[in-house]
Amino acid sequence: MKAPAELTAKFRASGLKVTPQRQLLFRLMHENKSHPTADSLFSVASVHMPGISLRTVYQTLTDLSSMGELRLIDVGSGATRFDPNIDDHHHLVCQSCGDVRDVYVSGSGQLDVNELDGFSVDTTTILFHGLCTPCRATQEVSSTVAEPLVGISKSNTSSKNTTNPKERMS
Amino acid sequence: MKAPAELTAKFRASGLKVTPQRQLLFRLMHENKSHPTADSLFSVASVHMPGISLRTVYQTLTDLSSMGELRLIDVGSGATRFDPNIDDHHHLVCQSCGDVRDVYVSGSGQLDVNELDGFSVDTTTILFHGLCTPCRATQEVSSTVAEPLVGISKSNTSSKNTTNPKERMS
DNA sequence: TTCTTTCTTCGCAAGACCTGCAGATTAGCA
DNA sequence: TGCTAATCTGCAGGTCTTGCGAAGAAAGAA
Repeated sequence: MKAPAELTAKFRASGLKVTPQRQLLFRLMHENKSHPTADSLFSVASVHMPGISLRTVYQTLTDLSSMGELRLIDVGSGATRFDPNIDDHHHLVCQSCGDVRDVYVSGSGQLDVNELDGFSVDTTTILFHGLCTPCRATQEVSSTVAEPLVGISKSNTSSKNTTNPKERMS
Repeated sequence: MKAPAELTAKFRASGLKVTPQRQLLFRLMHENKSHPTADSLFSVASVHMPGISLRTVYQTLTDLSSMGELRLIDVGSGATRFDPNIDDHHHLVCQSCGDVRDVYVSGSGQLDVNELDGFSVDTTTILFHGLCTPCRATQEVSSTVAEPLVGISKSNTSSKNTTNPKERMS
């Protein structure tokens, strides 16, 4: 996404007003690599501007995405994440900590798809689910303690929520 | 997913009971190509068995997915969809009607990913967003009526909900 | 600078989706 | 048949997101 100054100009040019709340959010999102949710961005914004509303955060993020300055990503963790990187890229999702990282994939536009018959593809989204380096290290340690393999258990619902949703921002 | 009779045996072998509700859901999901949500499956199930609970539908679908008989798919439309096809495949998602179709992609396992450094990939999910044939035909007709290109409008939030969520089952 | 118009913000309510819980019910084994 | 553990149902509650309206503020005009 563009720099705050450029976004200010773009908003004004579009007939939108530039408020202190929006300027703060422009700054917090610009070059943010953490793929925050609206709520985690709200937490950070609240530190800088106590009293800012979650509603305003949603509104501004939505505006930015309609302007093409932000990409909405849904990694299946429940809440939508917002990505200021609008390049053609995809995501790595850690199944343990929920962390999301950008990744560039060569040739994703020329994937060999069978039976498209008639369907016209506009965008392709690729999610790589796995384990990030820190979580893999943790799992290797705990696996030496040999957790028993359980069968089907009623309470073992594969929840959408990750064990340890990392919601910190840079 | 397996046929109802096989699922019955598998459930019993796992210490789970086979109730009429479950048998109905086994039948409705077996070879179901529509990627239903819990709620749409519940609607159909209610016709066959009035009084069945949405809670039971969720429970059974969750059980089936923990047994590996069903795949949970999240196409970003809000509700989780359930797919009895557990082959290695991906999905086409119509941005207009919300329809989801299975698609087989060659070589998706060997995508050329840069900067993986340390991240270990477990599963890859590919979503192709675009327009299905019927919706494309509709759009081509309506585009001759020349809808004006609007700028950024406040109410033009890119909602997760599709215009016409098709929730019918076969 | 002041005025005026229009857009924004905020707070709350509500909607969609999903899960936890508890009492009543039932499958399935002995 | 009788028993026990699993299941079903209904509801309450949690999370995420959006709609709405009153109060407030940005930005151009006078």
